[in-house]
Amino acid sequence: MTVATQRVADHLRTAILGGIIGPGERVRQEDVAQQFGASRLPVREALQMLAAEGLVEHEPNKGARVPRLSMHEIDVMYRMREQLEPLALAESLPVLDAGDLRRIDQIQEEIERGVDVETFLTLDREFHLRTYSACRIDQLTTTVTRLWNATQYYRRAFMHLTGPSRRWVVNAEHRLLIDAVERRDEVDAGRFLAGHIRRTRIELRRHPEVFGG
Amino acid sequence: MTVATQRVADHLRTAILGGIIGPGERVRQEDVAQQFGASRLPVREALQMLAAEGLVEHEPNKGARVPRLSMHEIDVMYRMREQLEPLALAESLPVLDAGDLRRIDQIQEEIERGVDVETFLTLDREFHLRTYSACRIDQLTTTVTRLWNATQYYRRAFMHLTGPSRRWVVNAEHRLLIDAVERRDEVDAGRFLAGHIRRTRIELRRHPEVFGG
DNA sequence: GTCCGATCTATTGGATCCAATAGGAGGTGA
DNA sequence: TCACCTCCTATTGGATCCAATAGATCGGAC
Repeated sequence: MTVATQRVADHLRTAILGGIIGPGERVRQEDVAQQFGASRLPVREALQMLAAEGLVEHEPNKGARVPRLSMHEIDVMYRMREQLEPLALAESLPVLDAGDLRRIDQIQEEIERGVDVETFLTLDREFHLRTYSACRIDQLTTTVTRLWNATQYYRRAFMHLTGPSRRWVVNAEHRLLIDAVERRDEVDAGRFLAGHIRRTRIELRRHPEVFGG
Repeated sequence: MTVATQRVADHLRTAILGGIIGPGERVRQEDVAQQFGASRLPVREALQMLAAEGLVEHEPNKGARVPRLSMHEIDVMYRMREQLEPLALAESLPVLDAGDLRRIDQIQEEIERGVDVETFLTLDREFHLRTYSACRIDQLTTTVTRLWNATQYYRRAFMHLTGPSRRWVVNAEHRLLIDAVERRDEVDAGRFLAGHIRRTRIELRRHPEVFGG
């Protein structure tokens, strides 16, 4: 697999996260293969990887398609994040170095400058994942990343729908989180983080239209 | 992929969970392929699936091997279980039917009959996973199952080491859990469950020799 | 004697080809 | 006109073959 498979998987993942391939859409092996000038084999293996990540569903002899998720599924995934991300943060927090902290602060400054939805999504993701970056437990970081990926589409839809009116809440939460992180206070940090995720989950529940189509 | 890949993956998974292929051991594609009278292709795809589950590690051009996990990694995975399994139970609990409850009770009765280590491992696993069986959130059940699988080898080593002396604690915990489940009390059930997992984690930490070789 | 390099072999990665399955189009019967 | 059956095509699954990489072994030079 390795290099070719990885390239294809990265490309498809980016396309799905970017909303270029949306829920319900099918992914044909041949199309992707031609697009890469490669054979179908690495594409098949890449699709398997994505299936394992929950980014596509694979039905035998029918191919892969991006799954449509219900509000309840997203809700539970957010609750999983509430449970797991404080753990990842606690693992990471003691070993985050000065460069990480500086970068985290930079990202937040840029968010506060008032960016558009797509940029916000990218920065917000980088912000949080960066706080976990020193966590060396593979199963944990992998699971957390998968949860981010699988919910990305609906987070985008939600953001486009609600606009930046509540952005100040995010900023306040991020600032509290950063402060706790810099103090290496994992209890505080975990609490702010869980609250941050929970609030987002609750707000998402108020917009069932995100899951309508 | 489908049928052949699935068969190979199931077989390899069973072999790894059963301890037939242990940590550090390499898995050669050709060997497995011959063993199945199939080509290497489904084996490759099966190995990818297992890699996604964390049951093997895959290094480019070097092949797959079962990873050796440190005590700290196992400890964190147990903490992940403490966080996630109460969630899975809460999802499952309201919709568990009478047949499930009966089966859960049967399993516990058999455990109490005093079985050997291998049987205990199998029954204990079936016991817990059965309580989650009505949870329909794929990401959650998948993640929980993966955590069980990835830690199985060390659970076995621990059990063989300590013998059945503390089996009565497990039985008491299981009984309390069953009672809460039958009352559909998700708070109680979640608490007993988290405690059950936590106690096992703590006891595991007392036996670093499990991770020595 | 030891260290470095080259070749050789075992094993994996990727491409092409063939088989099998699913879904649809078209035709035929009632 | 509608239902059902058959055939056809598009697409995926699997096998075989070839290329590339890593590790080992052997040889040579210092």
